[in-house]
Amino acid sequence: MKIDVDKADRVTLADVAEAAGVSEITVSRVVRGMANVSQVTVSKVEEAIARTGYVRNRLAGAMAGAVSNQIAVILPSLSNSVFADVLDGLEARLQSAGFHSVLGISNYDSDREAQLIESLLGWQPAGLVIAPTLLSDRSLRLLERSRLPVVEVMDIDHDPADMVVGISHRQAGKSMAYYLIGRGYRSFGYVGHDIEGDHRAAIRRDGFRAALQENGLDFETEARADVESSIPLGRRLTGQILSNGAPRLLYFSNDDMAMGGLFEAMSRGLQVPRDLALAGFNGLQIGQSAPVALTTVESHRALIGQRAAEQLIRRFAGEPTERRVDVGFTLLPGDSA
Amino acid sequence: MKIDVDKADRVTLADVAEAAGVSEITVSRVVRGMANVSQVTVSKVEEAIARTGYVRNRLAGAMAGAVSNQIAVILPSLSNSVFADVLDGLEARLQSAGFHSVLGISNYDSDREAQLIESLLGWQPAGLVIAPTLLSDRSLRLLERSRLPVVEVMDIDHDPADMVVGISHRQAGKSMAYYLIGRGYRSFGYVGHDIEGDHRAAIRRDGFRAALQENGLDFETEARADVESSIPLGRRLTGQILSNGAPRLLYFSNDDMAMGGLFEAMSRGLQVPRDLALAGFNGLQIGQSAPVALTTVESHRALIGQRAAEQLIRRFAGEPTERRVDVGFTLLPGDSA
DNA sequence: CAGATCTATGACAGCGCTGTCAAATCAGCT
DNA sequence: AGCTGATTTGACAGCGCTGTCATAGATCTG
Repeated sequence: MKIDVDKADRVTLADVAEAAGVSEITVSRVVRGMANVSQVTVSKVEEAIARTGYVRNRLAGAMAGAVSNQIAVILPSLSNSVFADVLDGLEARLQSAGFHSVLGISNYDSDREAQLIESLLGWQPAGLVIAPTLLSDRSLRLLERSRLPVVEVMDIDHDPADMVVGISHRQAGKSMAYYLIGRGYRSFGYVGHDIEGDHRAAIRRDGFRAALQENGLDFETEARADVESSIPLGRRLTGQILSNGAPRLLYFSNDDMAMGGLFEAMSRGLQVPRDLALAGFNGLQIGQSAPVALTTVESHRALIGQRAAEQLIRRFAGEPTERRVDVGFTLLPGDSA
Repeated sequence: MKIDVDKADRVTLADVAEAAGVSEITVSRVVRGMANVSQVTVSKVEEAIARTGYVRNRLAGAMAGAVSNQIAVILPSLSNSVFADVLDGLEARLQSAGFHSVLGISNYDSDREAQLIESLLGWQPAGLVIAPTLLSDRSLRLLERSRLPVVEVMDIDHDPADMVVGISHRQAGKSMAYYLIGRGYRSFGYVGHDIEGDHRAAIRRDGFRAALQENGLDFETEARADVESSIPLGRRLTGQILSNGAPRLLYFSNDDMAMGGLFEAMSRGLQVPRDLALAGFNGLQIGQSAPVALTTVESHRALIGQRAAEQLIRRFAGEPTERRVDVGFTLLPGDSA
């Protein structure tokens, strides 16, 4: 695997320096926009840069002791729009501060996650953002040793290694249950996806259930499958439940699953929420635009990304950071329950 | 902005070498898994690595002339799941070959795109993948100079700088029109989003229209807004059109927009496709799981990402690559038209 | 106008690694 | 034993840049 970029004609600082009749370090200063260079020199150098077609080599820059502007980002998946949203928010904020993200996707696999951490750490990033699947001890030790600012994102129901930004999924589950109980529902079922990989879904379910139990209630039925969440899966499992006398309300592991439920109900000609009530989690656009707006919890994913970026940026600037940032969730009443 | 990782205790090759009683270069060989090291030495070194907690510094490695395993990826947006899908496919394939992607999001802004190219090029990536908004001359020159393998993704209706992977959006538009005309439809309307930024949507529309005109037809109505596509937007614009006597069929700029249309129709109690027929583009899961499955064109986005990755990997291996890879699209008949 | 204070520029070393080439070791064979 | 060729190991330079410290002018102060 040889990548020959023919270094022969690669333009370096030295080339620019010669072209401009100044020293390398001066060119370096201009490139980095430092203040202590005279206007005359700046324009000379800029002209030389344009003429030679110089492109800054950040590799060398980072090596020589300056700071890397790369942020390692590790997510479990991208096909799930939830993480794409987080990444979107993160990128927006990082980019405006001059950072780039280096991406790793773990596929909900904690070994792969550990590998990725080590591999990405090798690029000496300035910080790391991770939506952890399950941080292994080895990973934690690596992170600690690296002394890097680390932001865990998504759920704040645990004690972070460094910083954490997200919401309490347990509270999100509980809040939804309280809301629904308040609306008079007493008969509940759960429809979920792979709870091993997606422990946050498990936490929501636990929270929801805890609230039910506080009121002497519990799930009457559960339908689950050990695969990633999806609309078709939600549809299939809902169909399954409906075949054996459904409870009054179905709590779904997330909005994708709930949309599947909604579609299945519609297909069967059921009136939602009269014949069957549904509740989800995430506040996806699709759910809010549906003919029957989904009762759900908005999880402000892009905001989580932004806040995570801000924590890092603050840390870099030497400003104080918070160990735990709760961006909060919003219950969206909708019309489905 | 000072990031002090306290270099004092950073473990380097030299440290490991000393701990193992061998030379640096030998450790380097072990780390890179090269063949010409004896088994005995390998285990000595591996033990020393474990003991010291050494983490490979790829920055230095890449600098010293070895290859970078970073691939620069530039996309217009991530909130649009289409690009998240492409990235997902790309990452999967890249990761398995030991590469990482460094991400840049252009927000459909061609200046930002140019900036990103330059900035990412600074990391001396091994290759670049871009879903171009509009490659400026300056960007093209930069890419050319860099001698980097470049894969443009999404639409193959233009001549690429190096390689291109995707589908013909013009053909996709045409095919849908032919199909619908074949089904007997004669009255068409178009519902679209920002066509400046998303030129691929524009190409599909042109293709569709060209096919109509071949048959002496044209759009009777158009509703457009200069913002990013979304389900609510599709809903709003469809509502607008329906208020002034709608055509028989609405062609949407993509599935998000079409889902909005479907929802609006449902909310108004219209029967789809009897009262109003709809067609979209992308083959999103949501459309295929809807109570009325969307008539659309599957664009195989993850596959585009994979193929793009493969082109790069082939190029790195010195194997021949194709200038233009057409992954093809699939018309999904659905039930909405 | 001597001395103090800035401002603008440069020389030099070194970041941690790998490519290149050379040397040492070992096995196989006559 | 003596030679050949393969295998294993190492010395050294240098990738392109920036931190540090030094220096030369320019500007100011009493």
